[in-house]
Amino acid sequence: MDRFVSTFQNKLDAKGRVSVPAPFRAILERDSYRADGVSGVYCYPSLDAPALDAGGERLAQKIDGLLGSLPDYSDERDELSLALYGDVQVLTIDGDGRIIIPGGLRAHAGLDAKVTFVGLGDKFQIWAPERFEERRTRARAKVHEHRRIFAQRAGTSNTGIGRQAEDGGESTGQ
Amino acid sequence: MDRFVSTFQNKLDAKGRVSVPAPFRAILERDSYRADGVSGVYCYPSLDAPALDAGGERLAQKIDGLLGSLPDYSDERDELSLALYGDVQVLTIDGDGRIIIPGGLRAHAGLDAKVTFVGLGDKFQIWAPERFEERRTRARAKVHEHRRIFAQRAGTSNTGIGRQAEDGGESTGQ
DNA sequence: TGGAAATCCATGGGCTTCCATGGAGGCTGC
DNA sequence: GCAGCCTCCATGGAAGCCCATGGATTTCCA
Repeated sequence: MDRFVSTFQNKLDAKGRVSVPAPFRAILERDSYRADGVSGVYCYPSLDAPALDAGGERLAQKIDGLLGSLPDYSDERDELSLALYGDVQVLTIDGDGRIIIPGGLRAHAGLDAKVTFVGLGDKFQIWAPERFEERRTRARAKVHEHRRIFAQRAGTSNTGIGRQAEDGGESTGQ
Repeated sequence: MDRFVSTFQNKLDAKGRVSVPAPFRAILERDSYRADGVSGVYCYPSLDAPALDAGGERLAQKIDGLLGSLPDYSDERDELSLALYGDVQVLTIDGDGRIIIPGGLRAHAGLDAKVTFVGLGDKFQIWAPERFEERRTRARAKVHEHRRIFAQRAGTSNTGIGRQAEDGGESTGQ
């Protein structure tokens, strides 16, 4: 299973375009239900962060799954779909691998000249670089805290999870 | 599977015409049983909201299925079919991608100069913008409320919905 | 092993197409 | 003959498409 990993920083140009990092693009192409090669990105405001959540078909199916647990045409389902699907935008990736981030989404994430793409496995997020750094710092502290728990559960095995990853690998950025 | 997603706001002109958002139109065209390219929109008053429900063939079939599941000649079925079929209109999309919303439906939704189209996956709704904003706010609150439940149903998966996204974790990089 | 060539990728800019919107007729039925 | 409806046309702005560039990395060959 393909995973979105690593972080990248790209520029948002005057027209609101950004290059989707090539590795992410490759995953999205494979994860599109369309045969025509034109792949789309499902993108919506994160519920609890000043960032955007994004992903391919797999992500959309997860939303379907959540709503699918509610009866068809119930009031409740309509209401939740309205919030979940209503805020989603399908961004098309152009021939050069770029997407246009619409104003509303840009505002939610506070995006300016540069944006940070962060892989989260099933999906990825789009952040304003400063805000991301701040959040990342916090997340690392949390990871540190959880290490002990992981270590206990994992017994002697060493997955490298629960440690500060030294690799740094990938992540080029630029 | 095609989904109606995202929201759009278009103008209702003096003749009662509105452009159906292009992405919705594309789905409807694919979802039409007619070969002639002229696609229709099934449209009826929402049962629980001052809005209109709309969709293509797939939606019509779902309604049939829903009614079919109720016992023949039951009060419930009679009432429901009356409520649903009674007010259904098949709106034709003209050459420029517009529909005309008949007076009755317009009244139900309180439509004026502008209308909001919101995708709900299987179908979409048509709202008066002010009412829509109000409902959307409520719906978002409800999503937050439901996150814990979603998290359970969705298992370990991470859509960002249903968890406190403290993630950002891993993803190494620099 | 070093250097040259080829490739990939992010970025910028110009141009064309699409889309929402407004308005002008023409057909039809009352 | 008039009102409502449908078709056709015009337009401005936004979105999408194509091409060019330059830097960085990888490949390949001597």
